[in-house]
Amino acid sequence: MATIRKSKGRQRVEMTKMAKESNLQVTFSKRRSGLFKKASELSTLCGAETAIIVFSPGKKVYSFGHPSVESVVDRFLTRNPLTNAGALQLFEAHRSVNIRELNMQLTQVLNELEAEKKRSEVLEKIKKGSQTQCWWAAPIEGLSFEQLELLKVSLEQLKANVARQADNLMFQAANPPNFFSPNSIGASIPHDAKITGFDLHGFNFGYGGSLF
Amino acid sequence: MATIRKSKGRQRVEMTKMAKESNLQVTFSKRRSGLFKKASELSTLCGAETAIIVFSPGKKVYSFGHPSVESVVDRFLTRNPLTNAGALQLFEAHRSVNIRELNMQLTQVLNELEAEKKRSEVLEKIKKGSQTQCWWAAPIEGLSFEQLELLKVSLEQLKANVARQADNLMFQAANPPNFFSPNSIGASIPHDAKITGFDLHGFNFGYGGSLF
DNA sequence: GACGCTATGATTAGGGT
DNA sequence: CACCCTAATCATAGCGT
Repeated sequence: MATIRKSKGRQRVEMTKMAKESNLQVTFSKRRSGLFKKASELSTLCGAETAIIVFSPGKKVYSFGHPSVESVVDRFLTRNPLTNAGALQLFEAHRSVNIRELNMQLTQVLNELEAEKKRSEVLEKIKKGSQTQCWWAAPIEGLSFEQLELLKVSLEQLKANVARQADNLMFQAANPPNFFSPNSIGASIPHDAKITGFDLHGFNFGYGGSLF
Repeated sequence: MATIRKSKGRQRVEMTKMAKESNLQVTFSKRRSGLFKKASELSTLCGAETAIIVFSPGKKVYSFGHPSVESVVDRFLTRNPLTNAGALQLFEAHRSVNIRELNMQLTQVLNELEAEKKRSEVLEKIKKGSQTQCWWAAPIEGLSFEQLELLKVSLEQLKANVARQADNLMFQAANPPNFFSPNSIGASIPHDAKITGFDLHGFNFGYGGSLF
């Protein structure tokens, strides 16, 4: 009876290369996502330009970049943003604009959500004022649910369209029309890798000094 | 006695660019450290090769790399043959990951929206009390839906607008277009990084100048 | 492998020194 | 800028589905 522990919750993990390949795979995936998310947040919160490249123990490469991996890396390698990598940069710039568009749409939806929440709060006050019956007694539940379903379907279509749009734009980018200014998020996943394991705790790198 | 609140503890923060410059600096520093630590853990736990480059709003650059930023970046660039076929592959990679990101965000928003909708629904019924089916009195749902519908239509137009060019590009894809110059970063990379840093147990932390 | 779940460890915002 | 402290929020290990 008492043996059915649903979950032991998060367990402490040794800071050494994981033994079980299965766990390693899952952990890699999860932590990579977390890392990218953190990077994304750093970029948005602080307006920083960030690029991350990760070679998985397997063979794949994953990357994150804001506004794009290439632009940040290029800037890192050489302070001259417009050299032979010009074509790629232009491509990235163009792509970024389109993705920015998508992000704007997303922001719009987010605003929608927020407005919805505010309205909910208003309704909540009304609720406290009247305090009538509960939701279980609602006869119009089916109708409202249909509404909800409709909305859901609509949004799913939206999502699909976003995907297709981005897809098309990828190809469109290959046919250089005109370009705009960049600003967004990018990522990729090409080739193979091989690595070694190392250990590092309490890193103390030399940033923060007034060297310049 | 109870007058001295030691700390309000961690507060939730809006995911938009921070307003206060002072807070932004502190947050940037803290989160950058956290990001690098996460990266080092990912490398250690999963034996992955990782590189991170971050440009602060003040244009200063910070970097992390295992085994080194340069090696990882170098591999990233060389492993991304910018040939015609390679370019297409790049497009595909970028597309899939970007769309994945967008889908993740959209899904999250969708879930929130849906939850909020249900909540509104319940509250509305309570508000109505004995009122019969009258979702016309719900400006919340209607308005939101219309706006979202508008959003969808907008994207569909965008998609259609691009579809034509997509067809053309499909044709070009079948017939090697050669939109990147052969002398580009395909074979050799302008590898002249001016940022150097520590190398600690295989992890490399780079930094650049004073903050901001 | 993607997704969901839960308990719990890890991170960090805000403030102080 | 560094570190310390506290109280929250966030991330995620381990399991199911």
